Amino acid sequence: MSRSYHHGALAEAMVDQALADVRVHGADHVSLRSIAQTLEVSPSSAYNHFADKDDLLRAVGACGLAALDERMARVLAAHPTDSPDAARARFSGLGRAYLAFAIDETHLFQLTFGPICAVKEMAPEDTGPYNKLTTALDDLDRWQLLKPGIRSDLDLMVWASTHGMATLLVEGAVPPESVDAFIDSMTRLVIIDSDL
Amino acid sequence: MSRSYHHGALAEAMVDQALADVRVHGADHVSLRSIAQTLEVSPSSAYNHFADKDDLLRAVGACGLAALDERMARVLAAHPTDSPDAARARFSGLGRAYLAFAIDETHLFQLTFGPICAVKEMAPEDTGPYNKLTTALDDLDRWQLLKPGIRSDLDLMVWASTHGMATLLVEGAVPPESVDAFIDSMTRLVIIDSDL
DNA sequence: CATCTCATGTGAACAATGTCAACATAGGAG
DNA sequence: CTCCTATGTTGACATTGTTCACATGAGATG
Repeated sequence: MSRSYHHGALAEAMVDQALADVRVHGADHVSLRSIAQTLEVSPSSAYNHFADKDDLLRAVGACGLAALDERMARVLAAHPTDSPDAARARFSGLGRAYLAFAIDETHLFQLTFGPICAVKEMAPEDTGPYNKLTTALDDLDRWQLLKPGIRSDLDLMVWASTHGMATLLVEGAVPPESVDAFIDSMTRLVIIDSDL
Repeated sequence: MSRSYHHGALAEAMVDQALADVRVHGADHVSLRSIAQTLEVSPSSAYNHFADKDDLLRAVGACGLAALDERMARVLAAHPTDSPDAARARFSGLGRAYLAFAIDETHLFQLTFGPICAVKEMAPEDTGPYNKLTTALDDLDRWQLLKPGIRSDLDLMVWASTHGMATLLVEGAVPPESVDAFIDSMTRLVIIDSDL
Protein backbone atom coordinates (compact mmCIF):
# COMPACT_ATOMS: atom_id res chain seq x y z
CA MET A 1 0.00 0.00 0.00
CA SER A 2 1.16 3.47 0.84
CA ARG A 3 0.31 4.64 -2.65
CA SER A 4 3.73 3.59 -3.76
CA TYR A 5 5.82 5.37 -6.32
CA HIS A 6 4.90 2.72 -8.81
CA HIS A 7 3.30 5.39 -10.91
CA GLY A 8 6.71 6.52 -12.03
CA ALA A 9 7.09 9.72 -10.06
CA LEU A 10 10.02 8.42 -8.07
CA ALA A 11 12.60 9.80 -10.46
CA GLU A 12 11.15 13.28 -10.25
CA ALA A 13 10.68 13.03 -6.52
CA MET A 14 14.30 12.05 -6.04
CA VAL A 15 15.52 14.90 -8.17
CA ASP A 16 13.34 17.31 -6.24
CA GLN A 17 14.56 16.03 -2.91
CA ALA A 18 18.16 16.01 -4.08
CA LEU A 19 17.71 19.55 -5.33
CA ALA A 20 16.43 20.63 -1.96
CA ASP A 21 19.27 18.90 -0.15
CA VAL A 22 21.88 20.37 -2.48
CA ARG A 23 20.47 23.84 -1.89
CA VAL A 24 20.90 23.43 1.84
CA HIS A 25 24.01 21.33 2.32
CA GLY A 26 25.86 21.47 -0.97
CA ALA A 27 26.35 18.64 -3.41
CA ASP A 28 29.25 17.15 -1.49
CA HIS A 29 27.13 16.51 1.57
CA VAL A 30 24.07 14.87 0.13
CA SER A 31 23.62 11.12 0.41
CA LEU A 32 21.54 8.81 -1.69
CA ARG A 33 20.45 7.01 1.41
CA SER A 34 19.13 10.03 3.23
CA ILE A 35 17.24 11.09 0.14
CA ALA A 36 15.70 7.64 -0.06
CA GLN A 37 14.89 7.75 3.61
CA THR A 38 13.16 11.12 3.32
CA LEU A 39 11.10 9.74 0.47
CA GLU A 40 10.39 6.59 2.51
CA VAL A 41 11.87 4.40 -0.11
CA SER A 42 14.56 1.80 -0.20
CA PRO A 43 18.11 3.06 -0.74
CA SER A 44 18.62 0.92 -3.77
CA SER A 45 15.48 2.07 -5.51
CA ALA A 46 17.41 4.95 -6.98
CA TYR A 47 19.24 2.57 -9.27
CA ASN A 48 16.12 1.90 -11.26
CA HIS A 49 16.19 5.48 -12.48
CA PHE A 50 19.78 6.64 -12.23
CA ALA A 51 22.96 4.84 -13.10
CA ASP A 52 24.81 6.50 -10.35
CA LYS A 53 24.78 9.00 -7.56
CA ASP A 54 26.54 11.34 -9.95
CA ASP A 55 23.86 10.66 -12.51
CA LEU A 56 21.22 11.92 -10.11
CA LEU A 57 23.35 14.92 -9.29
CA ARG A 58 23.69 15.68 -12.96
CA ALA A 59 19.92 15.83 -13.20
CA VAL A 60 19.95 18.31 -10.33
CA GLY A 61 22.63 20.29 -12.11
CA ALA A 62 20.39 20.51 -15.15
CA CYS A 63 17.73 22.04 -12.91
CA GLY A 64 20.31 24.58 -11.83
CA LEU A 65 21.06 25.53 -15.39
CA ALA A 66 17.36 25.85 -16.09
CA ALA A 67 16.88 28.08 -13.05
CA LEU A 68 19.70 30.32 -14.19
CA ASP A 69 18.28 30.47 -17.67
CA GLU A 70 14.91 31.43 -16.30
CA ARG A 71 16.38 34.31 -14.34
CA MET A 72 18.07 35.57 -17.45
CA ALA A 73 14.90 35.17 -19.47
CA ARG A 74 13.07 37.31 -16.95
CA VAL A 75 15.62 40.07 -17.47
CA LEU A 76 15.08 39.99 -21.21
CA ALA A 77 11.34 40.08 -20.72
CA ALA A 78 11.72 43.17 -18.53
CA HIS A 79 13.47 45.10 -21.31
CA PRO A 80 11.85 44.03 -24.53
CA THR A 81 12.17 47.33 -26.34
CA ASP A 82 14.34 47.54 -29.42
CA SER A 83 16.27 50.60 -28.34
CA PRO A 84 19.83 51.48 -27.30
CA ASP A 85 18.80 51.93 -23.69
CA ALA A 86 17.07 48.58 -23.59
CA ALA A 87 20.04 46.89 -25.22
CA ARG A 88 22.31 48.32 -22.55
CA ALA A 89 19.87 47.31 -19.83
CA ARG A 90 19.67 43.79 -21.19
CA PHE A 91 23.45 43.48 -21.24
CA SER A 92 24.08 44.61 -17.68
CA GLY A 93 20.90 42.92 -16.49
CA LEU A 94 22.01 39.56 -17.81
CA GLY A 95 25.29 39.91 -15.99
CA ARG A 96 23.56 40.89 -12.79
CA ALA A 97 21.17 37.96 -13.08
CA TYR A 98 24.07 35.54 -13.50
CA LEU A 99 25.79 36.92 -10.42
CA ALA A 100 22.59 37.06 -8.41
CA PHE A 101 22.07 33.39 -9.15
CA ALA A 102 25.56 32.61 -7.92
CA ILE A 103 24.91 34.56 -4.72
CA ASP A 104 21.43 33.24 -4.03
CA GLU A 105 22.04 29.65 -5.03
CA THR A 106 25.65 29.15 -4.12
CA HIS A 107 25.52 25.41 -3.73
CA LEU A 108 23.41 24.84 -6.79
CA PHE A 109 25.75 27.00 -8.80
CA GLN A 110 28.72 24.98 -7.62
CA LEU A 111 27.06 21.75 -8.65
CA THR A 112 25.82 23.03 -12.00
CA PHE A 113 29.25 24.23 -13.05
CA GLY A 114 31.29 21.80 -10.99
CA PRO A 115 33.27 18.74 -12.00
CA ILE A 116 30.34 16.32 -11.76
CA CYS A 117 28.16 18.05 -14.32
CA ALA A 118 31.02 19.31 -16.43
CA VAL A 119 31.86 15.92 -17.86
CA LYS A 120 28.80 15.94 -19.97
CA GLU A 121 30.50 17.93 -22.64
CA MET A 122 27.71 20.40 -23.00
CA ALA A 123 28.79 22.73 -25.74
CA PRO A 124 28.14 26.25 -24.45
CA GLU A 125 26.43 27.20 -27.68
CA ASP A 126 23.67 24.79 -26.75
CA THR A 127 22.85 26.46 -23.47
CA GLY A 128 20.32 29.20 -22.99
CA PRO A 129 22.52 31.55 -20.98
CA TYR A 130 25.31 31.63 -23.54
CA ASN A 131 22.93 32.30 -26.40
CA LYS A 132 21.23 35.07 -24.50
CA LEU A 133 24.59 36.69 -23.94
CA THR A 134 25.52 36.39 -27.59
CA THR A 135 22.37 38.00 -28.84
CA ALA A 136 22.67 40.74 -26.22
CA LEU A 137 26.11 41.53 -27.60
CA ASP A 138 24.79 41.42 -31.15
CA ASP A 139 22.14 43.92 -30.17
CA LEU A 140 24.71 46.27 -28.70
CA ASP A 141 26.73 45.89 -31.87
CA ARG A 142 23.75 46.63 -34.03
CA TRP A 143 23.20 49.91 -32.19
CA GLN A 144 26.90 50.63 -32.50
CA LEU A 145 27.24 50.77 -28.76
CA LEU A 146 30.33 48.56 -28.62
CA LYS A 147 33.77 50.07 -28.65
CA PRO A 148 35.13 49.67 -32.16
CA GLY A 149 36.96 46.52 -33.12
CA ILE A 150 36.22 44.46 -30.06
CA ARG A 151 33.32 42.33 -31.22
CA SER A 152 35.32 39.27 -32.19
CA ASP A 153 35.63 36.76 -29.37
CA LEU A 154 33.86 39.19 -27.09
CA ASP A 155 31.32 36.50 -26.18
CA LEU A 156 34.07 34.35 -24.76
CA MET A 157 35.59 37.28 -22.91
CA VAL A 158 32.37 38.49 -21.32
CA TRP A 159 31.23 35.01 -20.52
CA ALA A 160 34.51 34.14 -18.86
CA SER A 161 34.46 37.40 -16.90
CA THR A 162 31.00 36.92 -15.57
CA HIS A 163 31.45 33.26 -14.83
CA GLY A 164 34.72 34.03 -13.10
CA MET A 165 33.19 36.77 -11.01
CA ALA A 166 30.43 34.35 -10.09
CA THR A 167 32.87 31.72 -8.90
CA LEU A 168 34.80 34.32 -6.93
CA LEU A 169 31.56 35.30 -5.23
CA VAL A 170 30.70 31.70 -4.55
CA GLU A 171 34.10 30.96 -3.08
CA GLY A 172 33.82 33.97 -0.84
CA ALA A 173 36.99 35.40 -2.38
CA VAL A 174 35.08 38.57 -3.13
CA PRO A 175 32.15 40.12 -1.24
CA PRO A 176 28.73 40.55 -2.84
CA GLU A 177 29.12 44.32 -2.63
CA SER A 178 31.69 44.22 -5.39
CA VAL A 179 29.12 43.21 -7.96
CA ASP A 180 28.43 46.84 -8.80
CA ALA A 181 32.11 47.58 -9.27
CA PHE A 182 32.39 44.57 -11.55
CA ILE A 183 29.43 45.50 -13.71
CA ASP A 184 30.64 49.10 -13.91
CA SER A 185 34.10 48.04 -14.94
CA MET A 186 32.76 45.63 -17.50
CA THR A 187 30.47 48.26 -18.95
CA ARG A 188 33.24 50.81 -19.10
CA LEU A 189 35.42 48.36 -21.01
CA VAL A 190 32.85 47.29 -23.53
CA ILE A 191 30.28 50.00 -24.10
CA ILE A 192 30.66 53.41 -25.67
CA ASP A 193 29.45 56.40 -23.71
CA SER A 194 29.30 54.37 -20.56
CA ASP A 195 29.88 57.60 -18.60
CA LEU A 196 26.29 58.75 -18.51
CA MET B 1 62.40 -0.62 12.85
CA SER B 2 61.53 0.56 9.40
CA ARG B 3 63.03 3.91 10.15
CA SER B 4 59.59 5.09 11.18
CA TYR B 5 58.20 8.52 10.58
CA HIS B 6 58.92 9.41 14.16
CA HIS B 7 61.23 12.10 12.94
CA GLY B 8 58.24 14.23 12.07
CA ALA B 9 58.27 13.94 8.32
CA LEU B 10 54.92 12.21 8.19
CA ALA B 11 52.99 15.44 7.74
CA GLU B 12 55.07 16.41 4.75
CA ALA B 13 55.01 12.92 3.35
CA MET B 14 51.22 12.80 3.56
CA VAL B 15 50.87 16.15 1.87
CA ASP B 16 53.21 15.01 -0.88
CA GLN B 17 51.35 11.78 -1.41
CA ALA B 18 47.99 13.55 -1.28
CA LEU B 19 49.30 16.05 -3.80
CA ALA B 20 50.33 13.26 -6.11
CA ASP B 21 46.99 11.51 -5.75
CA VAL B 22 45.05 14.72 -6.32
CA ARG B 23 47.03 15.39 -9.47
CA VAL B 24 46.06 12.01 -10.84
CA HIS B 25 42.57 11.31 -9.58
CA GLY B 26 41.22 14.66 -8.45
CA ALA B 27 40.48 15.72 -4.91
CA ASP B 28 37.10 13.99 -4.83
CA HIS B 29 38.62 10.58 -5.40
CA VAL B 30 41.39 10.66 -2.86
CA SER B 31 41.12 8.64 0.32
CA LEU B 32 42.96 9.08 3.55
CA ARG B 33 43.28 5.36 3.90
CA SER B 34 44.94 4.77 0.56
CA ILE B 35 47.37 7.56 1.27
CA ALA B 36 48.20 5.98 4.60
CA GLN B 37 48.53 2.60 2.95
CA THR B 38 50.92 3.91 0.31
CA LEU B 39 53.01 5.42 3.06
CA GLU B 40 52.80 2.14 5.01
CA VAL B 41 51.28 3.85 7.95
CA SER B 42 48.18 3.36 9.99
CA PRO B 43 45.06 5.11 8.67
CA SER B 44 44.58 6.95 11.91
CA SER B 45 48.07 8.37 12.01
CA ALA B 46 46.93 11.25 9.86
CA TYR B 47 44.95 12.65 12.75
CA ASN B 48 48.11 13.49 14.64
CA HIS B 49 48.89 16.11 12.03
CA PHE B 50 45.62 17.10 10.47
CA ALA B 51 42.28 17.76 12.06
CA ASP B 52 40.46 16.39 9.15
CA LYS B 53 40.64 15.00 5.66
CA ASP B 54 39.68 18.46 4.48
CA ASP B 55 42.49 19.89 6.56
CA LEU B 56 44.99 17.77 4.67
CA LEU B 57 43.39 18.74 1.39
CA ARG B 58 43.69 22.39 2.35
CA ALA B 59 47.41 21.89 2.76
CA VAL B 60 47.51 20.42 -0.72
CA GLY B 61 45.52 23.36 -1.98
CA ALA B 62 48.13 25.69 -0.54
CA CYS B 63 50.74 23.83 -2.57
CA GLY B 64 48.61 24.47 -5.62
CA LEU B 65 48.49 28.18 -4.94
CA ALA B 66 52.26 28.19 -4.46
CA ALA B 67 52.79 26.35 -7.73
CA LEU B 68 50.63 28.87 -9.55
CA ASP B 69 52.48 31.73 -7.93
CA GLU B 70 55.78 30.26 -8.99
CA ARG B 71 54.67 30.02 -12.61
CA MET B 72 53.66 33.65 -12.53
CA ALA B 73 56.92 34.64 -10.87
CA ARG B 74 58.82 32.94 -13.67
CA VAL B 75 56.95 35.07 -16.19
CA LEU B 76 57.91 38.24 -14.37
CA ALA B 77 61.52 37.11 -14.21
CA ALA B 78 61.48 36.55 -17.97
CA HIS B 79 60.51 40.17 -18.65
CA PRO B 80 62.31 42.24 -16.04
CA THR B 81 62.88 45.30 -18.19
CA ASP B 82 61.18 48.55 -17.25
CA SER B 83 59.76 49.26 -20.69
CA PRO B 84 56.36 49.42 -22.37
CA ASP B 85 56.99 46.22 -24.27
CA ALA B 86 58.02 44.37 -21.15
CA ALA B 87 54.99 45.70 -19.29
CA ARG B 88 52.73 44.39 -22.03
CA ALA B 89 54.56 41.07 -22.05
CA ARG B 90 54.21 40.75 -18.29
CA PHE B 91 50.49 41.41 -18.48
CA SER B 92 49.66 38.88 -21.14
CA GLY B 93 52.26 36.47 -19.80
CA LEU B 94 50.68 36.45 -16.37
CA GLY B 95 47.33 35.64 -17.92
CA ARG B 96 48.80 32.87 -20.00
CA ALA B 97 50.59 31.42 -16.98
CA TYR B 98 47.34 31.35 -15.02
CA LEU B 99 45.55 29.56 -17.84
CA ALA B 100 48.43 27.18 -18.47
CA PHE B 101 48.31 26.19 -14.83
CA ALA B 102 44.61 25.47 -15.13
CA ILE B 103 45.22 23.34 -18.20
CA ASP B 104 48.25 21.46 -16.93
CA GLU B 105 47.07 20.94 -13.37
CA THR B 106 43.34 20.66 -13.78
CA HIS B 107 42.68 18.70 -10.64
CA LEU B 108 45.01 20.73 -8.50
CA PHE B 109 43.41 23.91 -9.79
CA GLN B 110 39.98 22.61 -8.90
CA LEU B 111 41.07 21.83 -5.39
CA THR B 112 42.96 25.06 -4.84
CA PHE B 113 39.99 27.20 -5.85
CA GLY B 114 37.28 24.78 -4.88
CA PRO B 115 34.88 24.76 -1.96
CA ILE B 116 37.20 22.94 0.42
CA CYS B 117 39.99 25.48 0.32
CA ALA B 118 37.74 28.47 -0.18
CA VAL B 119 36.41 28.48 3.34
CA LYS B 120 39.70 29.70 4.63
CA GLU B 121 38.75 33.27 3.92
CA MET B 122 41.99 34.08 2.22
CA ALA B 123 41.74 37.70 1.26
CA PRO B 124 42.90 37.92 -2.36
CA GLU B 125 45.15 40.85 -1.53
CA ASP B 126 47.25 38.46 0.52
CA THR B 127 47.96 36.09 -2.33
CA GLY B 128 50.91 36.32 -4.67
CA PRO B 129 48.97 35.96 -7.92
CA TYR B 130 46.61 38.81 -7.17
CA ASN B 131 49.40 41.15 -6.19
CA LYS B 132 51.37 40.30 -9.29
CA LEU B 133 48.35 41.16 -11.39
CA THR B 134 47.83 44.45 -9.59
CA THR B 135 51.40 45.62 -10.06
CA ALA B 136 51.32 44.51 -13.70
CA LEU B 137 48.31 46.75 -14.21
CA ASP B 138 50.00 49.56 -12.35
CA ASP B 139 52.96 49.24 -14.68
CA LEU B 140 50.74 49.43 -17.73
CA ASP B 141 49.09 52.47 -16.23
CA ARG B 142 52.42 54.12 -15.54
CA TRP B 143 53.38 53.77 -19.19
CA GLN B 144 49.95 55.10 -20.17
CA LEU B 145 49.18 51.88 -22.00
CA LEU B 146 45.74 51.47 -20.51
CA LYS B 147 42.71 52.81 -22.24
CA PRO B 148 41.72 56.01 -20.47
CA GLY B 149 39.43 55.91 -17.48
CA ILE B 150 39.35 52.17 -16.95
CA ARG B 151 41.90 51.74 -14.17
CA SER B 152 39.46 51.69 -11.28
CA ASP B 153 38.30 48.19 -10.38
CA LEU B 154 40.22 46.86 -13.33
CA ASP B 155 42.05 44.42 -11.04
CA LEU B 156 38.77 42.79 -10.12
CA MET B 157 37.66 42.71 -13.73
CA VAL B 158 40.83 41.17 -15.12
CA TRP B 159 41.14 38.75 -12.25
CA ALA B 160 37.57 37.58 -12.66
CA SER B 161 38.04 37.22 -16.40
CA THR B 162 41.14 35.14 -16.15
CA HIS B 163 39.88 33.04 -13.31
CA GLY B 164 36.63 32.50 -15.17
CA MET B 165 38.42 31.49 -18.34
CA ALA B 166 40.51 29.10 -16.27
CA THR B 167 37.45 27.42 -14.79
CA LEU B 168 35.84 27.17 -18.22
CA LEU B 169 38.96 25.43 -19.45
CA VAL B 170 39.00 23.13 -16.46
CA GLU B 171 35.36 22.21 -16.90
CA GLY B 172 35.97 21.46 -20.54
CA ALA B 173 33.37 24.04 -21.49
CA VAL B 174 35.94 25.64 -23.72
CA PRO B 175 38.86 24.06 -25.57
CA PRO B 176 42.48 24.97 -24.81
CA GLU B 177 42.81 26.44 -28.29
CA SER B 178 40.64 29.36 -27.27
CA VAL B 179 43.27 30.68 -24.91
CA ASP B 180 44.76 32.83 -27.64
CA ALA B 181 41.39 34.29 -28.54
CA PHE B 182 40.81 35.08 -24.90
CA ILE B 183 44.13 36.82 -24.39
CA ASP B 184 43.70 38.75 -27.60
CA SER B 185 40.24 39.89 -26.65
CA MET B 186 41.41 40.88 -23.20
CA THR B 187 44.32 42.82 -24.60
CA ARG B 188 42.15 44.58 -27.12
CA LEU B 189 39.79 45.67 -24.38
CA VAL B 190 42.38 46.93 -21.98
CA ILE B 191 45.50 48.07 -23.80
CA ILE B 192 46.02 50.99 -26.17
CA ASP B 193 47.53 50.27 -29.57
CA SER B 194 46.91 46.60 -29.20
CA ASP B 195 46.70 46.34 -32.97
CA LEU B 196 50.40 45.97 -33.57
C1' DC C 1 72.52 6.88 33.77
C1' DA C 2 67.52 6.38 35.03
C1' DT C 3 63.05 8.21 34.50
C1' DC C 4 59.29 10.94 33.08
C1' DT C 5 56.78 12.92 29.47
C1' DC C 6 54.99 14.05 25.30
C1' DA C 7 54.73 13.68 20.54
C1' DT C 8 53.86 10.36 17.42
C1' DG C 9 52.15 5.94 15.43
C1' DT C 10 49.05 1.45 16.05
C1' DG C 11 44.90 -1.48 16.44
C1' DA C 12 40.40 -2.35 16.67
C1' DA C 13 36.07 -0.67 16.24
C1' DC C 14 31.87 2.24 14.55
C1' DA C 15 28.65 4.42 11.73
C1' DA C 16 27.70 5.97 7.23
C1' DT C 17 27.92 5.56 2.43
C1' DG C 18 27.62 3.82 -2.59
C1' DT C 19 26.56 -0.17 -4.89
C1' DC C 20 24.92 -4.71 -6.22
C1' DA C 21 22.44 -9.15 -6.74
C1' DA C 22 18.50 -11.88 -5.72
C1' DC C 23 13.96 -11.44 -4.90
C1' DA C 24 9.10 -9.59 -4.64
C1' DT C 25 5.05 -7.47 -6.79
C1' DA C 26 1.90 -4.65 -9.19
C1' DG C 27 -0.36 -3.48 -13.26
C1' DG C 28 -0.97 -3.50 -18.06
C1' DA C 29 -0.64 -6.30 -22.69
C1' DG C 30 -1.77 -10.36 -24.92
C1' DC D 1 -6.69 -14.99 -16.91
C1' DT D 2 -1.73 -15.15 -17.57
C1' DC D 3 2.64 -13.51 -18.22
C1' DC D 4 6.02 -9.88 -18.60
C1' DT D 5 8.26 -5.80 -17.50
C1' DA D 6 8.89 -1.85 -14.79
C1' DT D 7 9.51 -0.74 -10.36
C1' DG D 8 10.58 -1.26 -5.45
C1' DT D 9 12.63 -4.23 -1.34
C1' DT D 10 15.93 -6.98 1.41
C1' DG D 11 20.14 -7.98 2.71
C1' DA D 12 24.76 -7.86 2.04
C1' DC D 13 29.60 -6.07 0.91
C1' DA D 14 33.53 -3.14 0.52
C1' DT D 15 35.14 1.33 1.44
C1' DT D 16 35.49 5.44 3.80
C1' DG D 17 36.20 9.07 7.64
C1' DT D 18 36.75 9.12 12.35
C1' DT D 19 37.57 7.96 17.28
C1' DC D 20 39.44 5.90 21.37
C1' DA D 21 42.42 3.19 24.09
C1' DC D 22 46.90 1.90 23.86
C1' DA D 23 52.02 1.25 22.51
C1' DT D 24 56.55 3.35 21.88
C1' DG D 25 60.44 5.97 21.04
C1' DA D 26 63.18 10.19 21.71
C1' DG D 27 64.51 13.93 24.23
C1' DA D 28 64.35 16.61 28.50
C1' DT D 29 64.96 16.32 33.44
C1' DG D 30 66.71 14.74 37.53
